[in-house]
Amino acid sequence: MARRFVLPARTPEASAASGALRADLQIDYAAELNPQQLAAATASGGPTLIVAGAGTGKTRTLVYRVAYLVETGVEPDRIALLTFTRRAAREMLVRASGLLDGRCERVRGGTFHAFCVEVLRQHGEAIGLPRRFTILDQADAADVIDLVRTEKGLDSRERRFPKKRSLQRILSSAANRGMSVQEVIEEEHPHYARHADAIAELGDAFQATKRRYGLADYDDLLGLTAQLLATQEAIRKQVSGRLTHVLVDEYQDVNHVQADLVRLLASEHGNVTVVGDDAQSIYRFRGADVGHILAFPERFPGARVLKLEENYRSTQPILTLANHVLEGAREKYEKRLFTRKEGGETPGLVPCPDEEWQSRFVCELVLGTREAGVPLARQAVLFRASWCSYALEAELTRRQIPFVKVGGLKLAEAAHVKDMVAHLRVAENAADAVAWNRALLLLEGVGPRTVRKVLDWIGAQEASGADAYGLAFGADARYADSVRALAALLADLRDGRPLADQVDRLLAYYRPHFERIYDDWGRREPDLDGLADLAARYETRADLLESFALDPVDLSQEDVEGAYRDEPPLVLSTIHSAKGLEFDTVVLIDALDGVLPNEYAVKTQAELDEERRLLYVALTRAERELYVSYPASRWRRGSGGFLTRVSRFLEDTPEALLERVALVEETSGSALPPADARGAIGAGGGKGGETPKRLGP
DNA sequence: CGTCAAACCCGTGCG
DNA sequence: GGGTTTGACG
Repeated sequence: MARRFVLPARTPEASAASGALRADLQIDYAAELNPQQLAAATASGGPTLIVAGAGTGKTRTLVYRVAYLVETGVEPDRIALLTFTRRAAREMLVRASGLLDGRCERVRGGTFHAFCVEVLRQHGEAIGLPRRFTILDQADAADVIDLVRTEKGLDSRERRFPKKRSLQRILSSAANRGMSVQEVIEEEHPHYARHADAIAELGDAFQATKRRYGLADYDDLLGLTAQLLATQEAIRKQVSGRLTHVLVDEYQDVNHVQADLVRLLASEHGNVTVVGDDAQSIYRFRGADVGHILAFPERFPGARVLKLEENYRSTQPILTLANHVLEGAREKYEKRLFTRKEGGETPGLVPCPDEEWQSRFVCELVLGTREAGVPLARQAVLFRASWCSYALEAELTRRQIPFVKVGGLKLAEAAHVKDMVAHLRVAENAADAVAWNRALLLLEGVGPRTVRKVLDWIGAQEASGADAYGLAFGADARYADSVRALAALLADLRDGRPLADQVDRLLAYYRPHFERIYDDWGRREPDLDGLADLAARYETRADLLESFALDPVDLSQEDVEGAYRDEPPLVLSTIHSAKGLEFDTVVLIDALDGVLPNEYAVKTQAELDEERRLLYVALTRAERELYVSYPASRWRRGSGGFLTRVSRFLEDTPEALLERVALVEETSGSALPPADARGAIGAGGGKGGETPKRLGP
């Protein structure tokens, strides 16, 4: 290749590492890794930051690092590998085991949240958290906030007081960023400024309520662990001292609390390796701060900074486009991605007259690519928001093209599943007021007022050490029977029968309520079976509940997979959920200004930069073929307008980097707008250019 | 107090 | 299209 690549100077560690590798190692690291990867995988102790561009073998390097540590004598269970998804952790440990041996399975790998739960179950009592605390998801947390708000009488007094969902966001944001509620409101929700003090007060009451009922939301899992380690010297020494190495994946997405946790966990040994790519930081909305990866060298003095720059995933045209998109954003760690892959098609930009055309285009492209030998599962359709794919899903279903959607509604978030789970939670933790609330409201004749009475009664029972499950309070004749039935159910759930039987018993109890409450219960029914199937995989109720909170299953997955077991399905995914994945062929749909960037994320430069990085992440998922499509107009819900412009991040892209592709309909043969479009796409194999793309009616 | 239906309001991403 | 709030009624 004529292109000139500038490789960074070799760091002392790199040459030292390659020169000093022990001869007795099973794995030939130098042969299997490039020099940059080798330096990263075999770096000695101390703080290390690996800046790894998209597709540069970041996971591979981390896997080899795990294997290297184990092979050079580090006890596997004294290595913590922290990730953001369970999938990532599992995948790495399985691969490391394949590389070396089963010892790698004993590495403590998991999400930050899962790791924290473990610590809290063991040591949480030191800060007043009961061993059997219940984990709240976002909606649960919002319910608790609502409960507190009602108690404080903040709802009726003021008209424009934020609703529970907004309150939950604000309080969560404050917790994750290590800011005060007032600061968060000032920065992100200035229109609530007058309520700032009331909201802060509500936040304190929220914390108190969670502690009183033995509840912990996602933020608490991290926050309480950090608090525990920061305030209980002996426990910090014990937890950190148990470890000799801490490895963190996707470090660009850590929030304030997680960065703190990493520091605390490494405090006793200082061996902390973090891997990340500041260009792929896309979780600002949940408190992630790219500043942590940028400030790593200052936060951990003496830190090594290593870079991975050779991309093994994509062809050069795809990388060129991705790099072009990124140029508009600030990027602190200079790195230039390059590939040795030769050739490759220029990515295509596909304007479609409307959404329906877009769906047809995607279906045809996918089928054509499959004809050319690329399995459906190696192809992906990506989008900014979950709702973007609704029309496409309908078309795929109509044509019986199997697909899975990643990153949509979770099974655990569906109202009817929450109903079921509430009963299990009550059985597990008598103090779980949110679950009681949900279970009791199902009963006919019971409303918020009655729930309040029952909760008070339960509180009194608990305080006096009496049985809280008997529900022997002065039950009104209107609902006495149903309360008795509930008490009977709870007694059965608690009598120690196998989990699967508990769920059967619960289903029998719930069914009449289910059919009464939801007029569309037929459509919801498969989810209950899904829950029963899931339950069959766990030993205990506690395991099921914990997994439910920490590893939410996608709602649609079960039935779709079952229906098309013969062929692994096409992947539909939000860009967020696609991070870390790669596909032969990628189509990004709905690349409209207003969708990407989202119209509500254009106010500040920081928001806009993140949207740009999101596009970058989407583009760099593709190995060989890449298309970006958008409908010429898309109805915008709510304020009644149309989105018509292509994403601002793409609009001035030179044709050489992103080639216009015209859709041509077979019957008429006439090109659709824009009239000046030059190319036409070829179906499979990406050889296209000559043959107009044919779309069946 | 509770229920039901109609009006209302949405910011999307996730453990 | 779904969850939440409101207002009329039992």
